[in-house]
Amino acid sequence: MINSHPHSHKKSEPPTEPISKEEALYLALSKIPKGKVITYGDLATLAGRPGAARWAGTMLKRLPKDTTLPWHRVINSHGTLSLREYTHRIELQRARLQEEGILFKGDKIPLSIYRW
DNA sequence: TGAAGGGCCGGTC
DNA sequence: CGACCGGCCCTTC
Repeated sequence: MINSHPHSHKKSEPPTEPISKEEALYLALSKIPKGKVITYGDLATLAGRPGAARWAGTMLKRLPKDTTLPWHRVINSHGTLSLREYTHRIELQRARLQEEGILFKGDKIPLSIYRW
């Protein structure tokens, strides 16, 4: 079996395979404690992409509807929810957050208290 | 190839 | 507070 991999001259990978940015985001997301929230910007930074808040939002939007990841704990830097009003989705987010003990002050969540 | 538009953000007024 | 702006980064025509 000589030379069975003619293209195997690719550089060997480091022992600990670096996870992709997407995986880093999912990982960070999974760590947000119940009763806490994080902003899109902070989530992006944790995923290794400072300044890519919009990207974080895009990724969250693509999560399967039945994901177990706590997508509802991600809010914008104003402390409000970014989903479209009057949709099932935003109602679900609000309900889940309240279930976790978060108290809204009007339409916003005090980041000084609940920010992770 | 490029322009438009998103689950955004920080500064400024 | 609210509105606007420039910047950010990616996806979708």
